[in-house]
Amino acid sequence: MGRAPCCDKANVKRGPWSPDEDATLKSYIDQHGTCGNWIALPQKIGLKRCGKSCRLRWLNYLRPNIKHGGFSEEEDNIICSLYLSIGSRWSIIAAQLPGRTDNDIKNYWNTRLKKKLMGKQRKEQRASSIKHEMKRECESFVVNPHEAMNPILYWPELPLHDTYLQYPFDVSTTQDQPCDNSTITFASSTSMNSVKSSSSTFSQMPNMFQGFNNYQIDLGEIVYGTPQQVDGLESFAGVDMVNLSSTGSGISSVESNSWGDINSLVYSPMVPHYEGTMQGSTCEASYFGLQ
DNA sequence: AAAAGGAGCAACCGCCGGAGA
DNA sequence: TTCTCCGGCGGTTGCTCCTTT
Repeated sequence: MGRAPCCDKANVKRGPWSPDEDATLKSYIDQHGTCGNWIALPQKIGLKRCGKSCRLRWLNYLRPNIKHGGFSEEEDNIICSLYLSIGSRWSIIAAQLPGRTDNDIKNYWNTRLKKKLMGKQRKEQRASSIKHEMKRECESFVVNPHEAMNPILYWPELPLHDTYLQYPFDVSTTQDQPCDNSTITFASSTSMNSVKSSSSTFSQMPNMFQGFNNYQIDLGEIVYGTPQQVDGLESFAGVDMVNLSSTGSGISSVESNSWGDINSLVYSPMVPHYEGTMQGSTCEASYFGLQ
């Protein structure tokens, strides 16, 4: 038995909002607030709309100080960084971008940022395969057992070998030997020459960001073609995540992410810790080595 | 100039979790 | 403690506009 619908679907208007409806809703909320009950609100003000629809309209368009479009590079960076660290939790990401709504960010990611990253990634992939081809020609008679077992992986389209990130295995060895967190390397499209971790902050975070610090550098390259550090986790670290809503529907949506394996890349090993630490008031401090 | 295809975006849907009775 | 209701969330859909052929 399913849940009862929140409104009588036969008697509510659907589709785009008219200026009149907008005005009605806005003027009422300006004067009285939402009165804490979106479901009852449309009847109160004579709108033939679902309460949820009113809420969405208000939050995404009528609310004061909403920005639309014109995302800055800094905002791109924040979105990318947060997406890589927490997945598609748009409300949390939106909370870091004043004036932006989760819907806007979600659309922006799906229609532009994702393609931007993938486009860049494809380019890098092509360049990389040429490099690879040349290397293979040079080494045509030498078989590298490690490479045979651990193909170079490209982000985000190609499947990622779980062991790259889920365990602290040193991929620079030919066997799956556990290694020190600070020495794990991660091969992405632009980091064939991945560097070792130099960030003490990251190295103090067991499991959560294994290999991710290198990845951050790669993201900067992917987005802007320069080896800059993305303004990501450092600022993320400063965020008061404790006060953010974390009542999303869990990670399932992330797991079903349509473009692939970014989750196996960074999200899945991190989430259990992230989720768990969201409960405590000092979670982010301990994670980011701030205590 | 018209048609087809693609991109962008607003809105809807259904699920989940928290609050309160 | 259980149940119900509502708000919030993320995924998806479908419409509109733009670009390409």
